[in-house]
Amino acid sequence: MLNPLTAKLEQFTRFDPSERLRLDELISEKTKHYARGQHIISVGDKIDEIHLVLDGLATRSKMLKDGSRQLMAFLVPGDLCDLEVFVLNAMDHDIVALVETKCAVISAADIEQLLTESSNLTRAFWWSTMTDSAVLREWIVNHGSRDALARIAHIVCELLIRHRIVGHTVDNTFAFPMTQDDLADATGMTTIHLNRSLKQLREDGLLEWRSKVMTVLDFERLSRVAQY
Amino acid sequence: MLNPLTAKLEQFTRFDPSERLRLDELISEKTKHYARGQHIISVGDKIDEIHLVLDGLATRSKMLKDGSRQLMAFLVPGDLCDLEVFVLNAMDHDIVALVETKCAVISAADIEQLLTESSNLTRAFWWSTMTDSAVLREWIVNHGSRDALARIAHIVCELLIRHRIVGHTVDNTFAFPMTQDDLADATGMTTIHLNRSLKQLREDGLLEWRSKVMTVLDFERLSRVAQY
DNA sequence: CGACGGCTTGAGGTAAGTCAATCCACGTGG
DNA sequence: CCACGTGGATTGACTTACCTCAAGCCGTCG
Repeated sequence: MLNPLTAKLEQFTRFDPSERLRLDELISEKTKHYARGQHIISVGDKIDEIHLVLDGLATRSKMLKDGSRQLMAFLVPGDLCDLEVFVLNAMDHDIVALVETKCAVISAADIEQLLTESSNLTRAFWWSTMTDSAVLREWIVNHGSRDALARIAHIVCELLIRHRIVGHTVDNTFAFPMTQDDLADATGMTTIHLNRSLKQLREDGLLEWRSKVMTVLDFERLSRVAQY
Repeated sequence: MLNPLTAKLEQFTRFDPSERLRLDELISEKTKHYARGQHIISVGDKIDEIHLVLDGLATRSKMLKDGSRQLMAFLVPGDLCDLEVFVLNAMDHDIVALVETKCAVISAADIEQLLTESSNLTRAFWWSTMTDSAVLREWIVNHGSRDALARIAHIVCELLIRHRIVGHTVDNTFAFPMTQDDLADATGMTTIHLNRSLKQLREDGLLEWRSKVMTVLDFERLSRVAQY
């Protein structure tokens, strides 16, 4: 069983045993637990450690002055939270645990070391940030051009695939532990409208979401609704 | 007068004369002109050259099956179009010239060379992709949490600042050569609604947009409307 | 048991979309 | 120099997706 970071990066490249070992060491050195709602990183933080989600679910989010909140990404096992602190002065958004979440904490020095010693790994990290950008662009399309049903369907499809990549699915069932409020803030709609739209997806036999577990009943049709 | 790439990257770091020279060479070797509407890069393209906007205006965009179009970013002078081709197999979106646009074309090999010879430049490029991601996140907030007036105001503020950085503003006036259709596709609303909202911003004395030139009349208030 | 957080439903309001004209600036050809 | 065509901007009338306010429900935990 691969660790989630290796599983994710091996989508892009193949590592030799020494590199795998290196990655395993890196993420097992120090871990940290966050309670639901706890900030892993806050706006303005200047940090010299990198966080990697090992277990649980976190989100990149921004609070607006009017009190509303917008989620901009979900962080699932295998995702790096804050590679940007290498080059940016301070964090421009929050990273918050949506459920009990376990992170590996890696010192910036260790990452730097790793990047200088293996260009293969450097490439893999670069690839990772590029795919993150691709997901951000997809969210823009989602919010700008799709209606409520499609937006929800799209996020469900995205998370299904991302969980599958790191081996966290059984058939089309996977952990979906966020609240409807969280999902509403992610899709940019009210909880109420989200709830009604979810009901429709349920009644159409596309998915099932009970006790923090999501089951995609008909991926074919769901992805069509999502224009995935 | 700095070239726009150097001007942009020097926001983050300072280059020594040899590095500046290197950048100047890089972008003057080969240039290419694109007509309005022409694709600089298309979905699925696998290329081994990097494009840098020198003059004009381009956009990252996706066409959806239903014929609608979503813009995901604007590319102004100094912006790299396609660093991702280094690590991604193929482009997942189009890059289209919105007006007559001039690009520098740099071979991937030259970039690789540059990156190995200067870690300062490597950092600067990395910083550039990170700030691009930050803008993408801001667009998500824009589309998810702000109404029409705020979305428009926000994009105007963003482009004002970005033009200012590369020295392409006079007071608060800068080139804004896109059509209302383009801006509507960027903000995720209909041209009609965009038009009416623009009218309101105009009548409120916040901006003026005539013959492809934008003037921000009251940045203070405009940025307040935009929650910038 | 009561309190609480999260989910669900109803009724009514509003921002934004649709469809359809009209207008205006411009470039082109007769 | 005018007639015309074209693409973009503007406006009107009507529809709709989504929001707001408000209440009720349901499971869980102290």
